[in-house]
Amino acid sequence: MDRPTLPKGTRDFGPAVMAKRQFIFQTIRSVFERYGFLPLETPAMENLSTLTGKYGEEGDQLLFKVLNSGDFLKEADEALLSSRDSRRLTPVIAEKGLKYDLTVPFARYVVMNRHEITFPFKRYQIQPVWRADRPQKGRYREFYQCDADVIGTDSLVCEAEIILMIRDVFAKLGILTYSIKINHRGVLAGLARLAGAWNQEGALFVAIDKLDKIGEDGVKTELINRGFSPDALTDLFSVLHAKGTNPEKLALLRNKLGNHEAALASIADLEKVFDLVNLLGGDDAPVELDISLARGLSYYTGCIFEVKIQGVGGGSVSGGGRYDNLTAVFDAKEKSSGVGFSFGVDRLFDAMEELNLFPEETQRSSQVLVCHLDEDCQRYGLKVVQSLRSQGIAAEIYPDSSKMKKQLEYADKKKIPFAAVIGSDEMKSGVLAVKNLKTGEQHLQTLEQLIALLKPVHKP
RNA sequence: GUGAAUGUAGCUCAGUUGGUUAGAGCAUCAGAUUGUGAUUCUGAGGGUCGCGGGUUCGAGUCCCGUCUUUCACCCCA
Repeated sequence: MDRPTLPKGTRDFGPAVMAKRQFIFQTIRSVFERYGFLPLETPAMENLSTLTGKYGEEGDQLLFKVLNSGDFLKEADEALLSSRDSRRLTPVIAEKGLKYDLTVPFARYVVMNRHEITFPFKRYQIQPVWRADRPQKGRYREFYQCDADVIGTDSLVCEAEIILMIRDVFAKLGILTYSIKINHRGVLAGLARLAGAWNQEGALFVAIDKLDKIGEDGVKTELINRGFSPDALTDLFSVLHAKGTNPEKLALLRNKLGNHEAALASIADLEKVFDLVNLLGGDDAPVELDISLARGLSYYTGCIFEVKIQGVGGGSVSGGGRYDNLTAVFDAKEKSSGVGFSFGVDRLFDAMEELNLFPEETQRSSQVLVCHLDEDCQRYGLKVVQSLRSQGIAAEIYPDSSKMKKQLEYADKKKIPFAAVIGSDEMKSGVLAVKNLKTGEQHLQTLEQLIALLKPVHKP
């Protein structure tokens, strides 16, 4: 019999890892809720027709398809079957697929429930998504996204609040060295015009997005190979070279792209976003206007963001942007503008592990272990542990009558900070021998004193 | 999807031109210590060498296939 294995790119999460993951989930959830977002969950599976065509050709390839139930080949067309054309056969035998992100199912939900929804609708969603990508560091086939989107308004306050939420989350997680990059599709459109991109916008954006990776020469070579003229590229790079503060970059953009209406409007958008971030947050650090930022799904139409943590590998940990036409894909009458972003929990986890940022408390199963020397002491201890629990203190009692050494080792391994030892002396006197496992100090304390010591302090 | 590496104990890794019974550290368990962990000492358990096939008198070592993980491309959280 073969030993069981996991499908490629999927993982189990044991208790120690889960404690850390929960810390990230709870941090993100609390920030989302503080900004007035409400939770939503959608199914793991969607109809394939809901998913296909929303992520570009590459994305369609990365969708996991779910085979129809029953004897689906019986119904299938004979000629199609013998053609062995997977591309044409798939829609016939697989009508469902695992969701690829949370934004498209959200748009589907909005279109299906528009009469019950109060707009602007702010929802957050924390669920796994699946991509049939080849796994690498920081790239999994099943991973969690934490999305927050606002739909039904084109106000740039939403963009600004997204930036503030990212700052709040990172501050709470203890991540200090990171950058939030921002750009605008209108700016990219202006660049495309400058470069004479005609119908090659996609190729242009893919190339300039690699600027910090392959450098100016690399980008130029790639674009010339794709038929761009060297002269046009000189103009393009005069803009891409923009350095300095965000206002300085904006001034340069205005100067270089000023004759392009869409670009001008997008520059004004970016200015407004920076203005709002400064107003709401005091300053705009660590937001950086990055004119070469061109990532993001095909449906973004306005501002786009990407967040990277410095000094760690594994790609961006968050990204998002504004989309004007996403709901229209499901219903042409539906033309609401939306903006949202997503945290990649698995990448945040990897980065925090690498930077050693998880607080030790995440590994604590409880605050105190009640230890005992015999069965009578355990019976006495059972009442003690219930009293502690009733006071909101996470407490546990060692379930077997084992040697003290074993009980304390158990507390040590589970990172429980205190042990309350009960023997015949303690039962007689009514006090507990409370041992601090970190310092090794031990004092006799009443139950009330122990409760006062461990009672959870009110968190701000 | 294209190209390339990797895999030996729970973990990190040794293992000679192919040669007898595959090793170490850490971890685990037991004892030294029948009311005290994390420090010390003693001992013990733990391996289909990723899996399958081939070459050979003989394979952890060489060859082929496969899976896993990783890296680059593509794309992305």
